[in-house]
Amino acid sequence: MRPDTDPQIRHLHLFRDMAQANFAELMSASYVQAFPPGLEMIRQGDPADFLHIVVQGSVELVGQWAGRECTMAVVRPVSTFILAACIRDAPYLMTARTLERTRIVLVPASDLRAMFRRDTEFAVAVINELASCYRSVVRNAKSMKLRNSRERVASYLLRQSILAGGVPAYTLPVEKRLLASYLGMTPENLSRTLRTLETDGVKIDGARVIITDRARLAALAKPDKLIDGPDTHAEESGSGLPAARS
Amino acid sequence: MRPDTDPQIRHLHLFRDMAQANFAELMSASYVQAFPPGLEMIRQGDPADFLHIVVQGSVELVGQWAGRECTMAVVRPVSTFILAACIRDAPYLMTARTLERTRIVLVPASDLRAMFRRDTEFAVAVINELASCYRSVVRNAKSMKLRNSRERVASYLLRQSILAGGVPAYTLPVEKRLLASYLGMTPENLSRTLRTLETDGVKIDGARVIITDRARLAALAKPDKLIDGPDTHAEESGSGLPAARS
DNA sequence: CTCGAAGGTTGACAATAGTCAATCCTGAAC
DNA sequence: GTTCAGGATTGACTATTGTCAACCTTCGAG
Repeated sequence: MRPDTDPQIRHLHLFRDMAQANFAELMSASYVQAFPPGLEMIRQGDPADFLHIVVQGSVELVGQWAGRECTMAVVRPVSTFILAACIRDAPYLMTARTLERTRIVLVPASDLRAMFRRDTEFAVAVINELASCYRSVVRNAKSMKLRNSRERVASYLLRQSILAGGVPAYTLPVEKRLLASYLGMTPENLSRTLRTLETDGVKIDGARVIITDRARLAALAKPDKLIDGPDTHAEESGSGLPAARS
Repeated sequence: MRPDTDPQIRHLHLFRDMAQANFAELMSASYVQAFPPGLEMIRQGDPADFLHIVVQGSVELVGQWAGRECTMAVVRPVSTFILAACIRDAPYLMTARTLERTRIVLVPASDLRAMFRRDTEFAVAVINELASCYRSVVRNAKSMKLRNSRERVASYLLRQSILAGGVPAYTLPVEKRLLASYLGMTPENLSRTLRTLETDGVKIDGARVIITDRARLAALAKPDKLIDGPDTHAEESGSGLPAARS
């Protein structure tokens, strides 16, 4: 594969501790592929033949059932996705669709599975990665079950502010309809909820979020470390939405 | 620890492939503890010092937030729980509460973390276990986001029948209020939903479930392999509700 | 056998969330 | 600039789900 992406990939928690020779071997078995926007690169139910690493662009992971669908996560560079399916040699549980022009490094799942038997540091890294991903989804499930949509929106807005460095204003990193789907609600409901939240410490102007009364918003969002994080090295494993920038 | 529980534990996917000496070492560092019914043995947020293995009784894993709580899983013998927290050396994300008198084997998390660096087969087993757990939670999250409560109940009833061997009648393995919480709804709503489902192929008599028209129920539940399984060796990792028996 | 506690059920009502349709941006192509 | 397409918003309405209170079972303790 093209070596120019190697350094970024090498720095991922998943790969940084393994022997250089082993990393090089994995990379030499891999290849890069570019996809146009809006393309379904993976369909849920397909066999998991490759670990995917986003090196450019962004990918939406969606769950589908009975003609409905919901966004489970958005993956931004540089991070991996669908590691678990590769390891289990099982069908993908989610469909992956590019949001923009995207470059992906594809690592054959079989090489991956062989490698963690040979390289202990890699095995440990995989263990840590999976444990993080697991915890991340559990947090998500808790948020979905314990909070109503208004509380989820408030939590999201507050958390994005914190992720962006505690700034009082930032721009939403994804389209609202995608955010709505991620939060488990309809775009219409999100739109209305954002409006009503203006009495609770946030001002919304298009994609711009301005936190006018952090304490008031927090009283509603009730941020909780065990749901909203922070969790170490979870951000590079494609189990949430990308962070905002102020 | 008491050796009489060793054989059952040894047969778990997590432990069956490791070297006998290493298994013995882990067990010798562990100890058994018995808990009365209704006891909170773990509180969410506590540091994860021990991998827990249920050898007798049953344990409910619940998520809590803002005074609310929901059941995430029920763990029955013989299976492990909170592996991920132990590995990450991070706080538990869920509270664990005994449903009945329960015996637990406690394996020190530090020994666990040391062991998978020494025993490759154990490391591989941990990887597989975590990947399975991860996929299990993703399935759950999909069910919660894509289905309404009526569909979740129908899916649950149908799946239990399949897990019990495709039988037309079985007994619910848990109390209805617990089931309601697991399915993300109130007991009242579950009660009403069960009643209305009688026009769709299931008869409910107390804790007894009789499937009168499987096709009709399936048309509503729309069972999906990517949500409802089956998934290999997921049942022993405490990421769902126990299976029913006819 | 009686009693009492706890789970389960039911009814009435309120809150929450989804649907459908119309309209309003907004930004990219021409 | 103009046009057009797609996202976002709004209104009106419906469906779903939760809340509160009352009541009914069931089952075990005494």
